[in-house]
Parts: sequence; C-alpha cells; structure tokens
Amino acid sequence: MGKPTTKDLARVAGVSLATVDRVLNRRGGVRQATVDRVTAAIKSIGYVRDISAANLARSTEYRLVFLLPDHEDEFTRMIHLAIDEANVSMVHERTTVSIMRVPANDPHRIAQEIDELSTDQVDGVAIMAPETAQVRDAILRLDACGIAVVAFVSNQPNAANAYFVGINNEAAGRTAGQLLARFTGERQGAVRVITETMQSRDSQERRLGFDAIMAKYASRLRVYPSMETYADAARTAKIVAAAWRNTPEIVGVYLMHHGISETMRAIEARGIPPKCVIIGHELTRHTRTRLVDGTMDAVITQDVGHLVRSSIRVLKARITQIGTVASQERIRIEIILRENLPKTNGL
Amino acid sequence: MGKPTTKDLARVAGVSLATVDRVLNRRGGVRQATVDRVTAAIKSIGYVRDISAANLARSTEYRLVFLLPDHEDEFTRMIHLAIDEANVSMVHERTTVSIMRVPANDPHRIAQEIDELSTDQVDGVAIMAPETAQVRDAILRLDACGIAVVAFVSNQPNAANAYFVGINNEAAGRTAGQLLARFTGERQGAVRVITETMQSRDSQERRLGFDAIMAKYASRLRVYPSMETYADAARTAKIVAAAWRNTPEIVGVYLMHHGISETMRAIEARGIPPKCVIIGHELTRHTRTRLVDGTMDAVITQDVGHLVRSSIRVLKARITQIGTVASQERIRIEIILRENLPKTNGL
DNA sequence: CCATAAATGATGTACGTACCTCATTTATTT
DNA sequence: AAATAAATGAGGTACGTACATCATTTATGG
Repeated sequence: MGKPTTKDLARVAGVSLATVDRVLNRRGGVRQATVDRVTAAIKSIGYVRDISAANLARSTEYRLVFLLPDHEDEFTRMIHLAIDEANVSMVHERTTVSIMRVPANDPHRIAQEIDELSTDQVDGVAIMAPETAQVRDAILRLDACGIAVVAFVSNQPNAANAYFVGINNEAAGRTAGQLLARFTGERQGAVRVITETMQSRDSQERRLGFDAIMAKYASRLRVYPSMETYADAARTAKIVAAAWRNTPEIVGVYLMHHGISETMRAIEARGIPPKCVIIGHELTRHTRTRLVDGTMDAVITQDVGHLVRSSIRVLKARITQIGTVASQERIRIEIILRENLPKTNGL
Repeated sequence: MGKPTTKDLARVAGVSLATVDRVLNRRGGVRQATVDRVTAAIKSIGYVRDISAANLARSTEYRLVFLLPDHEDEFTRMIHLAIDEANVSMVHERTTVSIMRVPANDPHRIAQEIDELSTDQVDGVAIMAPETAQVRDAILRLDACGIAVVAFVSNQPNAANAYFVGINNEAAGRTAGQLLARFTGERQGAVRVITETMQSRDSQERRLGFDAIMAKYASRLRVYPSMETYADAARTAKIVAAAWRNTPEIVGVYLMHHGISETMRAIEARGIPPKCVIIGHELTRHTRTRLVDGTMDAVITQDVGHLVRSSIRVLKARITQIGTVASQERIRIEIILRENLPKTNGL
C-alpha cells in the first residue's frame, strides 16, 4: 500500500481529520495532550506531508528574489543567466524567481533595498553583497518579517539567519596556493596577488588561505602584498605596469577577484613572463579562452547553476520548514584545467 | 494570474475539457483538425501540464532500479549509499528506487537479470555494467517494453536508447595526464599505469586520453603499458613488486580503476619512490586519507550523489516524456587535491 | 435520407492536502 | 449546577489533472 495520508494519521491518532489539520498547520485550539497523540502517530506511521498535494491545495507561489550587484562582469552575468534558466524549469514547481540589481559598493542602498522587501511580495531572498553592518542588520530585519534568507556567494557570517550558499573561500585560496606551488615546480621567484579590493571578506579569506599554503610548501617563492584594481581599467593598467617593472622573476600570479578580463588584458599588454603560472577564479568565457590557449594554468570555480538551484532549494525548504539533503547543497571548489573544461559553459 | 490550466486550454481551443484530455493523453478518437487546434492553443497560451497534479491524480509511482556490480569496492559502496539517501528524499516525489546487484564480469548473467525486468515491476533502470554485446542487446530489448534506461557511470555507446550519466573518460584520462605532467615538473623518469582490466571501455578511454597528453606535454617521461590487477590482491602485489623492481626512476603513477585501496597497499608495501606523483580516480575514504597524508597527489572524481540524482531525474523525465535542464545533468570531472577536499565524503 | 460510426460534450469521482463553517462535545469558571 | 469557554468533530469546497461513463452531435456510407 501507499504512503500514509492524513486519513491514516487521523485514524491512528484517534482524532478527526479536522484536528489533524489543526495540528499539522499549527492552527491552535488543540490540547497539548491531543497534539502529542498526533505527533506520536506521525512518528509511528512515518507520515510525511505530500508537498505536491499541499502546494496544489494552497495554490502556493514561492516568490523568490536574488539580490545581485550591478557589476557588469562575466561572472555576475552568468549568475543572471542561471537564474533565468532556473526560472524556466521552476514554473512546474510554483516558483518564480526575480532579480534585483543593487549598487555593488553602496551598503546603505543595499540595506535600503532589502528593507523594502515585504512579506506580501516576497517569500525568500538570496543576497549577494559584501558583508557590512548595514547589510547584516537589514538581513536580520528580514527574519522578523518571516522572509527566508540565504547569503549567496558572499558569506554573511554575522547574520545568523542567513544560510550560506557558496564555497569556503579560505579553502579556495589554499587550493590556489597548492596549485601554484606545484605548477611552479622547483623554480624560485616572485608571486603577485591581485584583487579588486581587499575590503571584501572573500578576498581576505582567499588571501589568508593562499598565504598559509605558500608559507608551508613554497617558501622558495617571494609572495608580494595584494594589489587592488578597484575595478578601474586605468588603475589596473598602472599597477600592473608598475609591478611588472619592479618585480624581478615573476613566476606566479594569483587573481583573487572575479571579472578578471580587464586585469588579464593589462597583464597580457605588459607581457607574460616566461613559464609564469597564472591562476584565477570563476570559469567564464574569458578564463575559458585563456585556459585553452594556455595563458592561464588553472581556474578555481564554483558551479553557477548549482549555486542558483541550491539557493532556491534552501529558500523553499526554509519557507516550508522542510529539511534539505545536506550533501546536495554543498558547493564544491572546482579546479578547472584545460583538459577538464566542460564542453559548454554550463552557465 | 496563475499559469494556464486545462480549463484555459479548452476555452482557447474551443473544445471541451474531455477533448483536451483526449488530446493530452493520446486517447485517440479525435479528428486531426481538432488535435491541431488544441496543440495550437497549447503553444499560444504556453500551457504546461502540472506534473504534481498529474501525479496526484494518477497516483503514479515511479519505480526505478539501479543495476550495480556486486563488487565490494568503496566507490560502489558510496553509490549504494547515495541511492539509499536519494530514496529517502524522493519519497515526497512518488519515486522508489531499488538496487539490484549483478556479477560484475558475467555479461550473460547481467543480460539475464535485465531481461527479467518487466513493465509491471519497473518504470526505469540505471545500468552500471561493462559494455558487451549481450548487455547492449538486453538494453535494447528494454526499450521495446517501454522501460526507460540510462547508462550509469559506464557508457553504453552502442545502445542508442540509453542516455549516459557519467563523465567523459577520455577527458578524465587527459586531465590525469595534465596533472601528472605538471606535478612532475621538469623531472625525467618512468610513469606506471595500473588498472583492474583493460577489457573495460572506461580504462581504454582513460588510457587513450592519458597517452595523448603525455605524448604532447611530457615526452621526457617514459610511459609504460598498462598493468592489470584483475581485482586480485595476490596478483596485484606480484605485478607491483615486479614493476617496482624492474622500472628505474618511477616519477609518476596513474591508477585508472576505482577500488584502488588494494593497489595502493601493494605500492605502499614496496615503498613509494621519492617525489613520485600518484594520481587516481574516485574520492573514497581510501583516497581521501592518502590525499591528506600526501601519499596521493590528486584524485579525479565524479560526484556520486550528483550521478545518482541526475540518473533519477533523467529516468523520470524519460518516463513522463518531459525535458531536463541540460546543464544540471552534466557530470563534471572533478579534481580533488588535499586543499579542496570537501569536508565529508559528499554523501 | 436513414443507419451507422466517429467525434465530441457533459458530468462525476478520485488523488492528498488546505481551509472554512457550523455543530457538538468536553473542560473550566462562577 | 448552570453558564461560558475551549476543544473537537463533521462536512463541504477547492487546487489541476486523470479517467470513466453516458449523452449528444457531427460525419460517412449506402
């Protein structure tokens, strides 16, 4: 016979369907003793609510929002595409996902946008934003409204209600370090680290992990302090030029930021030192072509489609107060070399 | 307003609900002209069947079977666990997954077991078996019964009806080659390749990719022919001993098979040559501990949970004749180093 | 034009859950 | 013990689809 239903529950618990309903949906007005009888029955027959049927009956719509920075880099664009794709395949599941773009480096504006989300428009939010006090507080306020939150790509470790969907950036930095240490063989020389800004926690964590590994396994290499591009093409060209002029024997470069096409252009313009190992983040068309032509040696990435789908699953799980499969939601730190490049981008 | 329903369809097409039902479920007895009107209406309003509601109405049960080799290696055990886990989280989705173990190297028995699956027990099968004529024919016969099939982990390129869920093994071999070429730096010496049997197509393809890369980027290395363990501990110890005795300067080892714990034990017993780079397949507790202690340098793996869930999604999609999200079903060739080891095993 | 077959409509029940209303029973307070 | 409040039961409708039955309309052949 099939899975137990509410009818079976009512029968086993010795109560009516109405009471079962009251207990299941927390409508109140039921004695504790009766509640206990029902919950006991739930356990005893292994009842699980049929979510499809429940959604059908409720004609629920899960309204989810992704808050993305208004950056125009490839990585963010891929996230955008992945969300659109998810939106299509989620229609069957009564889920609509929309996207809001917010100024990447204006915590005040971001917090403001978050504050404007209200329960009657939105059930869950995935937030990709740098960790600041304002944003953290805004996220905490969402909890009060009963809106589910996940921190997307960028962790918000101080907003306790925000589940993090993304990779461990410290481990990602370590991985970059390990690859760079091994790919440079026994050679000696300098390693240059570039990022957009060290203000971002992601960069800080990656640097931390990277340094730990370099110190441990590649003390033969001189690792320089991080250079910051501030996502400004002119500045990028300038600091790269200066670094290339002043640093003898660059044998390795670690690009910690996404949206590295501008940085790579600057490096290519100055000329890539012979046998220099270049490692960057996020598989985009820019890093892809550079893996193929050998300009870059490795890319550390996270599956954008997986990030998006996982966020959606977690948000829905939090909304319906159902559990998730932990292993499915773990985002892996992927290493992409030329030979294991996935066929298309996998967006 | 919500998504269009069958009612909207009937209204737009100018027919009754009964006729819409006849068209949607191919019950026949409808004039071609009417069918066309309905299909036109489907397109025009963008109707998509609500699968949850349909399943509810049908009280469908998707009965899926995984056919696994009765090997007792860690990788197969992990697959088993992943299936069990999926089974739990799939209860909500009217899907029950069972497992059948078949003798790994007895194509006749495998084909026999496949032939015994009939439509009134099973709706879809995921088959993990070496590619042989008997198995291929048995798979083709399943199609005639209307049972959906996917080739699981091991491809069945000649069974046209079997969608393949797994990695490109030739690319996996290339990736191993690239890692080994780079990790050995500029050193010269010998590379030893070990597998269970070169009868298996997986091994052949991996070897092909591996050789291509070694020839291209590491002609400094002498790559020896594949050694076969036949999954026999005594034999493994013997061939490893012989190889270690007769091969000067082993700087790299590539283990192409899964279930390498026995092989690694044999190698460790003979002593690992200094600075020897060892690369193997599939992240298990055996390869995990060896990555941590530095015995192995890299593991090329595929996410077991993803393999299982993807197979289930593909099977259900084929049963219901619905599309899948291609990017979600692509299995990536993952490179695992010490520093990007996922916290737990991933199931 | 009639007999027959084919096509279509109308209607009802079912799936498992949510949510509502009203009646009835049981417990609590005075 | 009576009055009131709290707890529970009984029953219906709805969600979107599947599937069955029977009535009715339309087409087809002679």
